[in-house]
Amino acid sequence: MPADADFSVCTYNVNSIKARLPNVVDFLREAAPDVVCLQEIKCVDEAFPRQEIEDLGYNVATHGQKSYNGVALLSKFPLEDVRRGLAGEDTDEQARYIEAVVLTPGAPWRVASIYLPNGNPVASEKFPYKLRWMQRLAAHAADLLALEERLVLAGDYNVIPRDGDCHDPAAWQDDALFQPQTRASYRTLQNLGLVDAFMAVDGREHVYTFWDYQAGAWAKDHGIRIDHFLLSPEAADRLRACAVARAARGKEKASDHAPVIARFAL
DNA sequence: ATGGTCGCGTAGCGA
Repeated sequence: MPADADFSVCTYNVNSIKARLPNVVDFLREAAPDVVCLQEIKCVDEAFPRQEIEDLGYNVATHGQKSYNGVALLSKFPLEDVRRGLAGEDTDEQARYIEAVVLTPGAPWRVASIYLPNGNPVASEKFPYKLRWMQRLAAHAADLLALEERLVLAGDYNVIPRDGDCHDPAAWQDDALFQPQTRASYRTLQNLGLVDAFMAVDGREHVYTFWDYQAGAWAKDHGIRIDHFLLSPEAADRLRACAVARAARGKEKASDHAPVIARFAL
């Protein structure tokens, strides 16, 4: 293995894998990330286009459900110890978390694909569910950090961390993604020792990962940054870059999210 | 502009 060998992890909310398969195949051919964390596959495991993805050289692990949510991991390296779902709420049937160990030629990397609840409207039961889910994620993350592994928690967090992570803060004031409790919960994750990859190597304001389909948001670059990587210190020490693959959002039949790619030294 | 646009599944919800 060369001394400067690269390991790339991508997070991509595809908003239905069935509707997005041509776009996803094109992206995988062009960007060829080593690991991809998918969110909102919106299908059961049996309906996932496994063969088409495997034909591109990926191993596939899915945690799907009918019509909504659903997450998956794609990896050019073998996957082991696949875990589905988060502990802490036995009645929760929403498929929003999958984790596995990626067996690279170097040390193993533990990678999770996360689809954190949206939480809107704030006055509904959906918002406390979001906050409880964030607490459950924090509890699990604390357990994982104790392993002192190279850990990447990647996904659609549905959190706008700073005012500068959206075009118009006033427009998001009443939104669950922008609430002080939501942001505080995201900071709590970081305070465990997790590092936000984008903030570690870039940190510019007005770099977005999601643009609504409505009202010409993409054309006007009225977006929000809600797709994040949280890294253990062991992973953060190896981080080289974190960038939004904006071109994918400009294509025909695009998802409303762009992929985000983090690059590490292996 | 209390709309606008997608994807689910085929009415109306979720985002």
